[in-house]
Amino acid sequence: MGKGRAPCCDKTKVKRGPWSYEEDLKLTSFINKYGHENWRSLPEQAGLLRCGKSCRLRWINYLRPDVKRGNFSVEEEETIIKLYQSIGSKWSKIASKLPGRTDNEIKNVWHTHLKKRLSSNTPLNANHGEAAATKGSLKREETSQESSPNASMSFGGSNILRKEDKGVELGKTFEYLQGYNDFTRMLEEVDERELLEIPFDVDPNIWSFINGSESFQQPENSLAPMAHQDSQEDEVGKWFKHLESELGLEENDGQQQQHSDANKDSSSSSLRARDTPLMKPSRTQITDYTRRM
DNA sequence: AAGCTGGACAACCGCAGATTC
DNA sequence: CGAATCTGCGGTTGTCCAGCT
Repeated sequence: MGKGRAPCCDKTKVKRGPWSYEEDLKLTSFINKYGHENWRSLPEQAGLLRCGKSCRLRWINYLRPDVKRGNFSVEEEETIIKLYQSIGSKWSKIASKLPGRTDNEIKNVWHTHLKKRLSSNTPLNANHGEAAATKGSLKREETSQESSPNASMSFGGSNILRKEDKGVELGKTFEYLQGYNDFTRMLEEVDERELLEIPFDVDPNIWSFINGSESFQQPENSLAPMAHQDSQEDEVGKWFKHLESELGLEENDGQQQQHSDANKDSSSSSLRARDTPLMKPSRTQITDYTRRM
């Protein structure tokens, strides 16, 4: 072969393209449990048919709990422009000055907004008016920031809930809860700038549990008093154990293995709840989680 | 209503530097 | 010390979607 380097992975054996809900869950729960000491071996250990680099990117850009999403503030944009003018396209350096922002996101914002604005000398504070006139962009950003349906159950606003996917990924997850139509209706209501609400109850700690208890603070207005935490941990544990079972992440459990096998023929059967005695997410929790995106 | 166009952004690719053996 | 491997970075591409014709 001469110069160059071996590919990081066998591209014929790894999945590419958009991440699915289940893949996000697998990656998130694996990293929360074991960390990410070795990206190369992580996919295999986590049961993901993905390249290590792809996992890393997905985690850093979308699944990390501290990723901030939504519109860039004027201050952030000013910072980007200043830094770009002083250090150039060192996106990771720029990102390090903007907590919660990723280099990829900053790079995208630069190429889609700031570069043009700079070249046309449009003032920064014209941004939002201008953006409002910009087709598509603001709408996406608004929903992303305020109540992104994308973010609702995707651990980070991924593209996994594009319209056509609602029928697949969300359908899988929610069909048992209220009926898929109810959920899509809720998603549509998001456009009316209402907070996304999920019409079922949840253990309030489940999201922080999934994402690592250190990563998420309790929501400020959480309806879940800390005093209930202990009594709820069993339920959280059940929920999480079931999740792992469905994803094939658990160490071993005969009964659950059987259950898992029963669903194995169709990956879309995972996370069904008709046989799942799980705590379900509450409106408040989903709303808070969504707001964080 | 259907097709086209351009913006936005997630994901991929390949290189370079750092680290390990 | 050099080769192999891993990680991070920046550039680029692919896909989706809203608005326009």
